[in-house]
Amino acid sequence: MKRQERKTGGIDRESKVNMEEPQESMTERRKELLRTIINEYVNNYLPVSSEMIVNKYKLPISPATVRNEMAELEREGYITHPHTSAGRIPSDKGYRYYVEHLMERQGGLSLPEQHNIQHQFYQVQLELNEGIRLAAGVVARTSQNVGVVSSPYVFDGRLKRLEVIGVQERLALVVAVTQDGSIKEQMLSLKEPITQEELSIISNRLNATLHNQNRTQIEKKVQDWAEELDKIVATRLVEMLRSLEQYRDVQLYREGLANILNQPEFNNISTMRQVMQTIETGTALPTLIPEILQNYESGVQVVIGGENRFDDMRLLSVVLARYGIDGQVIGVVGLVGSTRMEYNRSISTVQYIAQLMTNLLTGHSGNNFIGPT
Amino acid sequence: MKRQERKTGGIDRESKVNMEEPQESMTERRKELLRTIINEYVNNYLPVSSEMIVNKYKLPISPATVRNEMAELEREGYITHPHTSAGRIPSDKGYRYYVEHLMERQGGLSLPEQHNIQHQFYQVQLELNEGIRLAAGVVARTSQNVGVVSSPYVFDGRLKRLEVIGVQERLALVVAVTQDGSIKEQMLSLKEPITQEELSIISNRLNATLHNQNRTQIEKKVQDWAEELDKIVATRLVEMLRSLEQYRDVQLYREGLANILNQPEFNNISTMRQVMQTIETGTALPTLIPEILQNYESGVQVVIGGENRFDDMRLLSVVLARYGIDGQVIGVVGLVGSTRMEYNRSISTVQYIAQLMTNLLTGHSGNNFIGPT
DNA sequence: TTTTAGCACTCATAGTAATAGAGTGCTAAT
DNA sequence: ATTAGCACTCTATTACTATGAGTGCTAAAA
Repeated sequence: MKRQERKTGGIDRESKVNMEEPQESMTERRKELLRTIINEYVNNYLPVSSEMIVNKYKLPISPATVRNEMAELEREGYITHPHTSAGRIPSDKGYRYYVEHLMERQGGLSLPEQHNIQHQFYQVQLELNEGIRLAAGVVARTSQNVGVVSSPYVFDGRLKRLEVIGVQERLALVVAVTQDGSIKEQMLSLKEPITQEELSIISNRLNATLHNQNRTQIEKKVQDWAEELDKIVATRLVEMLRSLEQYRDVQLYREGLANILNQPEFNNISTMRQVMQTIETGTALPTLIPEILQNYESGVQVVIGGENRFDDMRLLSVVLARYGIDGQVIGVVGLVGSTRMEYNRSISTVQYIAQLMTNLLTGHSGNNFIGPT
Repeated sequence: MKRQERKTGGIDRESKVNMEEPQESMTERRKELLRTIINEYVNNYLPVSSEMIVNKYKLPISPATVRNEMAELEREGYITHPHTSAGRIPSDKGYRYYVEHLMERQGGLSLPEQHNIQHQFYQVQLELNEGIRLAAGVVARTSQNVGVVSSPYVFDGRLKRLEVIGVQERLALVVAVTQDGSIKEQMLSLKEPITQEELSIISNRLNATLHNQNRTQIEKKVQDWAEELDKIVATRLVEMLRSLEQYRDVQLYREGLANILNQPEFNNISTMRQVMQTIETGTALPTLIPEILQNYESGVQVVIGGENRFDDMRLLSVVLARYGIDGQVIGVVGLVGSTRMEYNRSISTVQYIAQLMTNLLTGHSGNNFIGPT
């Protein structure tokens, strides 16, 4: 009897979730709750329990209600359980939602902090490489995480030469060389068979039009041809040109590795080792940086827990931003920390420092960030 | 009864130690034993017990004898006990003795390893700063410790101006400025009172003779004057000139921080943290590097467990060597690892790489380690 | 329909105790 | 001088037992 009633209730609740609010099951109350859980957890690193949260935040609902809501949030994947009788902790999805919808966007850095950062930059006349290291150090100290800065990449992406070589009947190899000497090869599979002569003609035509043009210009022209050229070929070409810009090895400076070990979630030997290894020699960062470099529109980027792409980053989040001037000299500055970081603060910090570095590079200030060669 | 006999025996032994072999209590057998203990411990990180060592190394003596010898070595401070019923482990003094008297001096690096290292250097055309980082990385990978390299310091130590200013009756301030702009002040207390006029005369005379001379030349001249000048003043002057060369901040590159965490002796959270902190931001390395730079004669230097000077280095040893050409451009390359390291190998590695870097800097090879500015 | 009190259940954590065994130091014999 | 023998010390391991925090579910209240 009771059993039945319960089951019905359960189904009711579920059906409601699935049917009445299929895409937006996040009630205002749940959002608020999730935000509170994350704030709590970020500050205290303790699974957040229903009763505690009610008392501490004087919530106008009972622990039982909170438990129900929590159960719902868990079903949706925003929070989890370490074990049955423990409070809730945010999942990566929870953090993601927080960063995108819940977080107070501004006010990460106080004015004194901003001045402090500025001081660290302006104090010294710097040669470029030292400036980079300094920046990483500033990020590290300000955020108490690992500071990461890529050396600025002076890119001359104007096309020098493009060659299309037939490999098989419907397979061509495209080789592109840019003014700064980067080389990129890419295979292209074609819809229809094509002879080397035809390819040469295409090649010549492309060269004639695209020579000495930069990626943006080329992309525009290629778009215009899209129909004529065959859509796939066009996108692959653009892809290749883009990847050219990430081709160069970017040097990566890391500072404050020790900071991250102070986080209690790494209070365990193998985790510590794994984390250090990942940050120092892992592939995640070297993969992410070029992606950021390519991302021309966006501001600060956040990758939470490796976002399913990097296994060894499961416990780490990365906050990155570009600095420098698009098309001339750009680099990436950011930080690596625990997924349980103060995203608000991290983002503000990175944003601020990126802006500062950009100013320094463009000479907005009196400081010559890049000293005499 | 027994008690008395025992006591007498104890006194006998002690008196023997103190009287018969006051300075050289190290018998050949004890040396051999210490060497074995260290080798064992370095390899297995297990306190070395008497019985095990006898069995494993087929020693022609009994465990009891080994225990007696061990007790003696412990009394002398070369080894210790973690606790009563544990085997012996080397002390810092033990390692020191090992490094200085017991270690097989050569043969740390196999030929393939040497070639491997060379490869890593010669493969790439490098800009200076990248070369430095690379070197640190090579050390780190080869030694599985933390690689450390200071940026080479281009030093123009020729004296530009020397000023002697009277402060009190018998106290003078000496200010030296070198061609590269370094400034050094030093107080000098004088045997006899002296007036500012006299000081000015001395000052002028010194300038006339020492202007545009480098430290070595100056040192020689100052030596010649030693009697005339008053010995203390002379040595202080030389000291000051020396310290000028360490005045500049040297940039320090560290690579392979994660390596060191793989050592089992750091299998403990707070130790790990402390070690990382020490290496990343501690003062020990920045203090040691300039000292090495000044040390004109010596080859590889080993600092074991901070050698009582650096508290936070108690668990760490440093192996450093200079690279570059004296008086022109010099830097330091080396590694940081557990006190329980393979000193033999570490020393050989550092030595080899330092030599290689020197060759690259002096252009002995085709590689331009310093690329176009 | 939503909220809440009540309660059984789960599980991590801390503390206690007992045991095994590795290795020493000392004594007495060789 | 060396060694066998042995008492003694101390660590590490295991097993066991609370303890209590926090949940999920049920049934009652709003």
